[in-house]
Amino acid sequence: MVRGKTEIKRIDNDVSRRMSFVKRRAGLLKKANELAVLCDVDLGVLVFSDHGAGAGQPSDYCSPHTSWSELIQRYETITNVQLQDTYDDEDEDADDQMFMFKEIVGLRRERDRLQASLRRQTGEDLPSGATKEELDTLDQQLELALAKVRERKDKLMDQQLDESYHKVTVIL
Amino acid sequence: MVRGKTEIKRIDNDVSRRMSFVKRRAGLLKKANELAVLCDVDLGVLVFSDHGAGAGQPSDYCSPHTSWSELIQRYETITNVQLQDTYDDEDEDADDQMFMFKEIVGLRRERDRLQASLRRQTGEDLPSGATKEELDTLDQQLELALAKVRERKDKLMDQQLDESYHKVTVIL
DNA sequence: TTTGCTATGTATAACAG
DNA sequence: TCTGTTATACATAGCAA
Repeated sequence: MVRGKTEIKRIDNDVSRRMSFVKRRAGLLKKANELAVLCDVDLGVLVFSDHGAGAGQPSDYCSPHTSWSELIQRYETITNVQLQDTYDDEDEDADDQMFMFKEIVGLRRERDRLQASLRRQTGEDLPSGATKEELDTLDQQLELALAKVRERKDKLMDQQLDESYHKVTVIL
Repeated sequence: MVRGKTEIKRIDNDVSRRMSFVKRRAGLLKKANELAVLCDVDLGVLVFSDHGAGAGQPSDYCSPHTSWSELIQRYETITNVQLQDTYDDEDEDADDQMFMFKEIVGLRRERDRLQASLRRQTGEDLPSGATKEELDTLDQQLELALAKVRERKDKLMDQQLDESYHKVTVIL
């Protein structure tokens, strides 16, 4: 933050504001991940790119071992505040049913989307029209995942070696 | 962050972990506010203090001019694609409601399971108690996926080379 | 436990290509 | 618009009281 303290007010310049947005959003999501992992807590971050009824995809982070739906449910339970809008018209029953119906439709779609992602991620079902860029991205993701798995395996082996070593010293 | 780089893994010491949690949570919420104000965007942060079904009140931040319910609604609207299916407004009885309710519960569970699989598959969230066998299986799956992606890339390259070749022959 | 300090690592505003 | 660099502000781990 060069040149004096950063005053916390809307950045007027469009270019600067967008640049700041991209950088700070990345920073926020990174911090969120660090907090979740270091302190072993559940949390979620949800960021929309433009504050109108915007077009852009939101970014979000959800800590390991949980999910947005779970976070929201817990929040509701604890605060006793209803976060998800329920329809509040004259005919409550019909509106409840409408809500549930939409929920089911949405959930089925999301399930399908997730299943497709999973199939793609396991190479079972690569999109036939995939471009080189898409394949490269997937390749990188898989390499990264593989590196993480192997790092974990190495740690596990080291741990076991260490245990064996201790056993040996005890025996000796 | 005195004494060497901070490795991003669970802090084992209880006292240190709680201290870090309080400090980092404050930092995260502050950053969230700065991002919302400086860049004029909508966002929310939700943090639970302990990751069990815990007792602690959650902390949250929600950007000015919006609310959690609005954020969640927008997120669902955008993420779930369109909810264009028609809703049958006939009288539905309690059995139907029960059915729908069970369907929702089941679908949410499945979604969570799929999200977890996906995170595991991308190495984002390897189960902490994973055995060597599990890790080996995952390793093999990833290798397989990588091989398929690369095979596809090779085909794509060959195809493009082939096209170039034909162009050349036509020109000649 | 909570508060405050400080050395050091990190995030990022401004700029350049 | 995106990417990389750098100087500076900011966040925070480890202590101490």
